[in-house]
Amino acid sequence: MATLGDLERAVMDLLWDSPDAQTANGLRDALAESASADGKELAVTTVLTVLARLEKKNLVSRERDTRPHRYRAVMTREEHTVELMNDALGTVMDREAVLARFIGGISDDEAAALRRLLDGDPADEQPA
Amino acid sequence: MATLGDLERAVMDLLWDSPDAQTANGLRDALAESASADGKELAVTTVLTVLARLEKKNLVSRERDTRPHRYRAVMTREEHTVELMNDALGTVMDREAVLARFIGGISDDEAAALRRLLDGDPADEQPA
DNA sequence: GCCAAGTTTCTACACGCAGTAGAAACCTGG
DNA sequence: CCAGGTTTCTACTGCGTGTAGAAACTTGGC
Repeated sequence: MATLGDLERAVMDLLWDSPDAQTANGLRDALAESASADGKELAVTTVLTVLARLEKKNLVSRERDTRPHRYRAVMTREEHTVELMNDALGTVMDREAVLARFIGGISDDEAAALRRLLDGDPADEQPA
Repeated sequence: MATLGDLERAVMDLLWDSPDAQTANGLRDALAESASADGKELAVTTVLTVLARLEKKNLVSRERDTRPHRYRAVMTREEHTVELMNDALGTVMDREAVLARFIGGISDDEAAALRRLLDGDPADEQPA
């Protein structure tokens, strides 16, 4: 229930980077200008298809009452990433063993940030 | 470069749970007895095919000099899980924001373990 | 009220990956 | 040197994704 295709991923990246909801046409234009797509314009139906699939995967929601429907990401990129990490963790019984290795591979800065976060620094508190 | 199919996953689980290398026939028998497979015996060629695919994905290695080739997991389950977590993290620029949300979702016990690990408790040290 | 133009849905095809396995090629002990 | 186990080759099915045309649907303007 995780992996995204290249186009699905590109669309999610656009939605994650934009604060407000987007139309299929707007996304198609943005995709055309985005890197690694040298001006290649996709058909808008293509974008609509992947949006429908992303909606089915509960990654995007759409406003059906406005005439060009508008799409937005259901979660933030960070929330989604955390979900992927927890999916990976969910497959293993000894979670702490994994965490041990995981923190062994992060940078000193990140380790410091983690310490702050674990000690409940209110400056890092995230809204639910 | 990540997702495993159901059978691939089942084979990896067997290899991860076994300290020594396994043959295709041994794995086929183990798969037949494993839960969720009510006695259904797979053809050994099927097992060999997925082993070849897992080898190509660098998840298993095989000893080619023994006559029934023997297969073993390249990484531990924990190492593999960490790799998946890092793959997820690799797609995002604000890693710390993800970590912040991530630690917000773990249990108190795990948070305590993390604190110990971050403080370099030698009892938790893992070999490279 | 009706239609053209934009919008959305349906349907479809190609392609790559995973499950599955038969046929063929390949060893090696007896 | 060959039968039996082992491995490789080849292949098919089904599913997810990229891609888009055809058809159905809406609605602002006449």
